[in-house]
Amino acid sequence: MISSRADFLRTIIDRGFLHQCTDMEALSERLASSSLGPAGAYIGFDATASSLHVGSLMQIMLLRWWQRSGNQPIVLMGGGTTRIGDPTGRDDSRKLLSDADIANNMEGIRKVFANYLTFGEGPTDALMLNNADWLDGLNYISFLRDYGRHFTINRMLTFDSVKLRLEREQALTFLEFNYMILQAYDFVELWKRNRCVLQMGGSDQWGNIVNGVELGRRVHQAALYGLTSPLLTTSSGAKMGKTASGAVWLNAEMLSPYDFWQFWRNTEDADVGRFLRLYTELPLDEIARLEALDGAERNEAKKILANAVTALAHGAEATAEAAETARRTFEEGALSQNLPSVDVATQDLRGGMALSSLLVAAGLSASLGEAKRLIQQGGAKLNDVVIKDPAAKVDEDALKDGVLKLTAGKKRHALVRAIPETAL
RNA sequence: GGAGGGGUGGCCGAGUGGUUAAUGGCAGCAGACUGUAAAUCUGCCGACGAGAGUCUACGUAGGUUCAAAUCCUGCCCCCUCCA
Repeated sequence: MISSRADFLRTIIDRGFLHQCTDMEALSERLASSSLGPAGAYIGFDATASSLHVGSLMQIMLLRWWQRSGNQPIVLMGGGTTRIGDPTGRDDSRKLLSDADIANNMEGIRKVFANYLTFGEGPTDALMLNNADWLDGLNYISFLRDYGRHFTINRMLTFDSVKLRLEREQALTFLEFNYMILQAYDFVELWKRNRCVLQMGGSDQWGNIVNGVELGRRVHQAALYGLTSPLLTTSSGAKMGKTASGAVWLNAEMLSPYDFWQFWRNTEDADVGRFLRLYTELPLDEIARLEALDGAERNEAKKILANAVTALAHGAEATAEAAETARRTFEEGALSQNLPSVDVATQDLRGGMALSSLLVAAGLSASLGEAKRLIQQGGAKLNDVVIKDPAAKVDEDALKDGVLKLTAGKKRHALVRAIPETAL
């Protein structure tokens, strides 16, 4: 368990968060210094969607460990920089978002962080800032004179984000070219305002981060540090956080706690240990024990992983519910009232409703054709009984206590509730 | 401003008048095997329709033709070279 600020580095190294650091020793000393007090560290998040997904979870956990070690985490919303668009790792310019979209997205992201960090006024309470607060009001000429002169085009051209674009002969607009300067400026601004000395981020942010560190030193002789986490993929090479059905979102409005729990429960064997270290706060010796489990026993480790990660994102209650729903559904084959459900008018069932339509209504198939295919291939179940007739009808006899269960494939389940017409 | 190349299904990428809802790969879905894992094998993979079939689709708008993703024209967008 973390006991002091200096333990932060040890912890994140042991748990696999560290990829690169600008100056480990100096940072370590700064953290160990008792006279300097808590330090600030920030990670920037662009407001390109109304929630964050699992891809950002490593960053969020970094801030959480930072706070737990007695330091102050700063979440920097890119209200200003989102209006530019980070060219890092992209071949094309990002679509420009409207100010209203950005504001709306920031609101959603704010909710996510409330689950992971403690916000407030105290010295180690988390802050959420918006770089639009200082970027929007910048005076072009004075900014160029004060900061622009510290950047050489020669050097900027050597950064991957720029170099790769140019090498591939893809256009890079002047607008995007400025992104790294503004991100560097953010860091300096946060240092001035909030004694922030560390910027963290994914390894693709290394160039942007180093720029900030250097700018701070040149302009203010500030001792700033940068630290990046490795780019994470699953063992089969897939990018973290994206699945067939889309991104694995961190807020419940965009992905139910049950589906979130299922995502972690379905982790590949080879990833379990790594994920436990990164996405949960279980002690390392406990993780080592779980990781050693073989064969089917490893499923126990996956459940523990799912429970721990879901508890952080959605709370203990939602987690218990999701776990119980999964247990009843998968281990007992029983009907659980907490599966994702859709309402259908009892009226409509009375005359018999096509099974294929129900599958579509329940979100288990994208179209009627797909639903029929599913049925023909033997992948559709009604109340746990395989139905192979694509023209099958379902009527009220299928209801048990007003509910029937649909299954697509082995893992996707949904409930259909019959609701009397009058109640709709 | 001039010359040339290009825009095809979620992505990559063939096709250059009919047998083309459009080869192939990736992704995805289902089945088998399993442990709600991975790997492998098999099948599926535009929408609607019980089906025959109908509709929509190859940047966009028109045209030629019995018939167009394929030919012609205008327009939009991207790239390369020249000035």
